[in-house]
Parts: sequence; C-alpha cells; structure tokens
Amino acid sequence: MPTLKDVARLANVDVSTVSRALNNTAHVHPATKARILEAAKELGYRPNPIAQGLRRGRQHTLGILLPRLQLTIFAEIAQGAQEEARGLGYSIIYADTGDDAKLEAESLNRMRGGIVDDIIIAGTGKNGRILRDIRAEGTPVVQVVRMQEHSMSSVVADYYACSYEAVEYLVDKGCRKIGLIYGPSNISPYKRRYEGYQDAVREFELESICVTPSTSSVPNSFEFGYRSAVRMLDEYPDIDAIMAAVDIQGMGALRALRERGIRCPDDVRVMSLTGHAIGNMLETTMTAMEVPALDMGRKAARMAIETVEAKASPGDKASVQHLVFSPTLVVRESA
Amino acid sequence: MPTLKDVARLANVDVSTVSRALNNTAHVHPATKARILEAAKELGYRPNPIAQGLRRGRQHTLGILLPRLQLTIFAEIAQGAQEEARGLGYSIIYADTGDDAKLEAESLNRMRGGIVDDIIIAGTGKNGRILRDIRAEGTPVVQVVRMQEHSMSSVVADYYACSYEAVEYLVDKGCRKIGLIYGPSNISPYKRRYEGYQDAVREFELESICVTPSTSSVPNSFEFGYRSAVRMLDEYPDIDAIMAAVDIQGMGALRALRERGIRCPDDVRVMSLTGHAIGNMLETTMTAMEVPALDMGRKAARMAIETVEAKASPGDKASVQHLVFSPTLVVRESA
DNA sequence: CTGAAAGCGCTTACAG
DNA sequence: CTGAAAGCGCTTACAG
Repeated sequence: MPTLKDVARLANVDVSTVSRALNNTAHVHPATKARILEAAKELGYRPNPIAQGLRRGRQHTLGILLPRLQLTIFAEIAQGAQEEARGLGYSIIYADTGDDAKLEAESLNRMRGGIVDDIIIAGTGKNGRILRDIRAEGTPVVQVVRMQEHSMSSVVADYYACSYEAVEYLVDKGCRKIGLIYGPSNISPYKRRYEGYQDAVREFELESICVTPSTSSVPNSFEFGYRSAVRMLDEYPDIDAIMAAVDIQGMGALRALRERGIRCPDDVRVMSLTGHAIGNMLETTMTAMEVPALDMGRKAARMAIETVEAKASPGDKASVQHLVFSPTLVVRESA
Repeated sequence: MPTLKDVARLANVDVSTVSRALNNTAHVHPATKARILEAAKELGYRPNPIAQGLRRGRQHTLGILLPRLQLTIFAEIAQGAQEEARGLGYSIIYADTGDDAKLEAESLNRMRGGIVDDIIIAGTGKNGRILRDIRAEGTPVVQVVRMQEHSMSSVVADYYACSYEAVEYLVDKGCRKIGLIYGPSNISPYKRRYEGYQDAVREFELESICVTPSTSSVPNSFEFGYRSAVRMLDEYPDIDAIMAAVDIQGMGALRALRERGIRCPDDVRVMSLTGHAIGNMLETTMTAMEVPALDMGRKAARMAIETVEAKASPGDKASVQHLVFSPTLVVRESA
C-alpha cells in the first residue's frame, strides 16, 4: 500500500503539503495540488485510517454490544444503528455478549482505549463499574433497550405502557384470565413490563398470572415462551389470554396452543408486548404492541456520534439524554 | 488515559523497558519488572490497541460483510464468526450491505487500508475487482455462503445437494408436482439450488415448476416466498409440494397455504432447502435440508484469521481453500 | 504557499 | 539487563 511519503516523493513535495492538499486543510498552489492529486491517483493512494485515527484521536468507529441478534429485536437495533453510522461516516464494531457478564466485560475492555469513539450497549446490568470508567475516560455510552444506569444516555421503549395497554386491549376483548410470560426482573424491560402488568391487573381487578419455566433457559427465546405457556395452560386451564414479553416467546406460546389443539384467538388470545417485524410473518399473525426498533437503533447511533462530535466533556451531565419511544398497538390475528 | 510514558515516568525507567516488561518480550530484571507492573496497575494502564496496530501492522480485527441479518442464515454466520474471532483475540467490524453493490463497494473501501486484517464476505458478486485488489494488497478474503470468485477461499454449503435430495425425499413421499421458490441466479446458492432441482426433476421425470413473483422484492424475504407461493397455487392448482430456497420464504409459503385453507403437509408439503434454527419455532414446524450455519461462520473466521497469522504471501494460491458443508435432512411437520 | 519538526502511543533493532 | 533512537503513517502548529 502506498503511503503519503510515496505520493510526496512522486509529486516532489513534502508530505505535509500532500496532507494539506488531500485534506483541503490549507491553501495549496493549484499547480502543486494538481501534481499531488495526479500522483495520488497514479499510486492508488488511500489514507491509512489507523494512522489518521491515532493522530486525530478519533477512529470514526462505534462499538455496539448486544445480548444476541437471532430472532430478537436486537437484530433490528443493530441494523438501524449501522445504517445511521454509515451515513455519518462511522464503522461498527460489534460484539455479541450472549447476556454473559464476563463476555460483556471482556468485550468492553477490548473496546476501550481508543479502538472505538463511542459505545452503544444493551447490557447485562452487571458491568456498571466498567461502563462508568469508560464514560469517565471520555467515551460516550448510550444504553439501548435496557436502561440500567441513570447517569448515561438511553434510548428505550415505554415497556410499562406496552404491558398496561395490552391488558386494556385484552380486557376490552372480554378477557379476564390474562397470563404474563416475562423474564428476569433485574433486566429493566422485563421489570417494567411486569410493573405495567401488575398495575393493570390491579386496576381491572384481575388475577395475576405470572409464570416462568422451572428449568432455566434463556428468557429471550422460543423455548422459554413455549415452556412458560405449557405451564400456564396446565396450571390455569381456563386462561383466556397470554401476553409474551417478546415475539419469540409469543411464537413459543402459539406453538404450545397448536400442540394442544387450542384455537387462537378463539380459545386463547396471544399478544406480544414488544413486537417487531416477525409478527407479520407467521401462520397465525401476532397482535402486538409494536416498538420502532430500527428507529431506536438509528437514534442511539446518532446520539452517541453527536456526543463525540460535539466533543462534550466527559462528565458533562447536560449531554445525558433519555429517549423513550411509545409503542403502537398493531392488531393482527392472534388477539 | 495513561500511556506508556506515564508508566515509565512513575517506574523510573525508559518506555522501551516498560514495553518489554509488559509484553514479556525480553528479560527484564525481576525488581524492575515488579516496579513497572505496580506502576502500570496503579495508573490503570492499558495499551492503546490503535498504536500497537499501527506499529505492528496488524489490527486484530476481522471485517464481515453480509447482505442482511434479519431472519436469514447470515445472523448465524455472523454469530459463529464472532464467537470464533473472539476466541482468537479478534474484534469484528460488521457491515450490512443490503445486497446493494454500491453500499458493498463503499464498505469494502472503508475497510481496506489497514482497518481490518482480513475479510469475510457474502457478496453481491458485483465487486470482484475491488475484492481482488484487496486480496492483492495482502488482506485475505474468505467468501461465505456465496462463492463468486474461484481465486479466493470459500465456505459454503452444498446447495446442489440441498435441492436434489429434497426432491428425492418428496418423491419418496409420493409427490409428483413439486414447485421451487428460488431467487436470482447470478447469486451462486440460488443458481446451484436451481441446478439441483432441474437435474432431479429430469431424473424423476417431473414437471419443472419454477416461479418468482412478478413484482420485484428482496428474494431472501417472507414477502417473496409468500408471493411466489400464491402465484404457484394459482397457476398449478394440483401442486403437491413447495420447496423454498430459504426458511423465511418457506414461512411465506406456509402463510399462503393457511390463508387458502390448504392443509400442510396433507394437501401440500413445504420444505426449506437451507434451514437453520427458525424451522423448529413455528406453528407448523418446517422440514428442511439443514445447513450448519454457526459452524460455517466459525470456519470462515478461523480460515481468514489463520491465513493472516501464517503471514501467507498475498498471491499464495496454496492458501486458497474451498470448504463445502453437506446438508442434513431434518424431518419435521411440514413435509 | 510550502518545508521541517514534533508528536499521536507504541515496538524493536542497535548499542552498551 | 536497559536506554536512546528510529519509525509505523499520518496531522498540525511553527517558521519562513
């Protein structure tokens, strides 16, 4: 790969002049400039971003840490973030943490120290210390989907409303026995969904039916939804609605119903509390409180990048923003 | 962030000694070493990977370009690659090309020039020139899923066998009118699936039923599968099996059947030619030729990284490998 | 308008 | 065993 030096030699000028000509950072005599541009072209010169980054102190790279991509809202978050980052001239360094605190810490530590300019994370909630250190080092951190640290910016959906409004809708449809499939309440969205559900249940004087499978499995999964639904159907044979925290759990519930010959929505309604694209691609399409995942990803990226570009001081509290997206009820077949 | 210089000052030695002590790259007097380690610890020193990369000429970063992640095999490819890369001490720079040649070229150009050490790509097939240039610059390129350039390594599945064996299976089940939903044949997996289908159809003396939707839409999508199936059912009312190139198309086909009250598998069987995780998470679980996507991602990453680590010379043909994974028939409900 | 110098943070021959 | 120097490829005050 040719370097600045090679171009300078060919054009018979100093490297600094080449740099200025190529970056339009100072007046360079038109004739000189022409010579330089031609030399650069001839050699197929392209600046080394690593060297530029080291010198400028900025890599134009955004780090993203997500629990997993497959069949979750995080795939759309990642896509939105990537689109936005690309538009702003940033690359994405992506790490899948598998919701494992150790892997997450490892990835965070790999990212800090100059390799990324800013970080977007949907975290396990167990590395607050590292995150705060990173932020103190001057790297903006934006939390997406999950909001665990109030001192750092966040882009989330109103998970409380997702639950509450879903119950309202189901009650309106005549349901009185509404079960909730959720997940560990140390993760903020699950917690908020649970709270919204409990408040609504109290409000409408319903029985609270919350179930998680006995065996431990990843909450954000088909298996988890399926097992939760099976248990619910066993313990509450007269249940008339199942709300799943996320789409993939809802798919598990639909499968459980099908296996038992229970009709949906006729016998039991099923609803996803945070739907995204997949709800519309099923045999029985799924009614859901939809969340604008692509937009959330875009916003998070923009927020992170703007903070860097504004060179906000590390502890600048004014630059901390919390964005909350409202869900939209999308009625399909399942409820 | 503290630098080597800061550590050196605190420990009262030269930066070079600190570097040697921290990297275990030469004998350093135990006492000195202890002092240095303590100083490093006290300051919370961590090496700047960007500077290391510039100096060493290696970034320990792997670039991955994929058409899209959502609901495709590429999400698993990405995950496998990421797991493997992590294990080998590499980060991932990820770019979603949306199967757009321009975006792909843009991403490739952003990645070249030092930011990544190697590249994994499932490409559009339209940037062969850039890929060859990148390879000539010394950056190993591994093609995954799609194999467009014979001069570069690849990790793919045997798509021909996927089709051929699926037809065999369906014929064995008594099917005689088997339709194929596929995609643009300038993309190698679609082409191979088509060839396998045609050969099998000829072999078993069946009618060739290939349909694509009139309106243009992304082939790797639910919509595409749905529309293709609808058209097939209209034009061949006595069809008894539908093979979909990919899972998400198969889901579209299942939906089309459901809407028309056609029973699956009783009336029409549905099969995916390259199944992955999702086939098992549906109301009607989907019979598929399964492809080990996670493994393919892992292998591709390992291949790319090993080539870098071996410092293979750019044009070293000996380092070009083509890996082909065989599919496995997984019988579920839909066929 | 242009060159020479310093420096981003690190590593690695080269002396001693 | 350790320091001083050069250099990875670039940018940017500083002179002129």
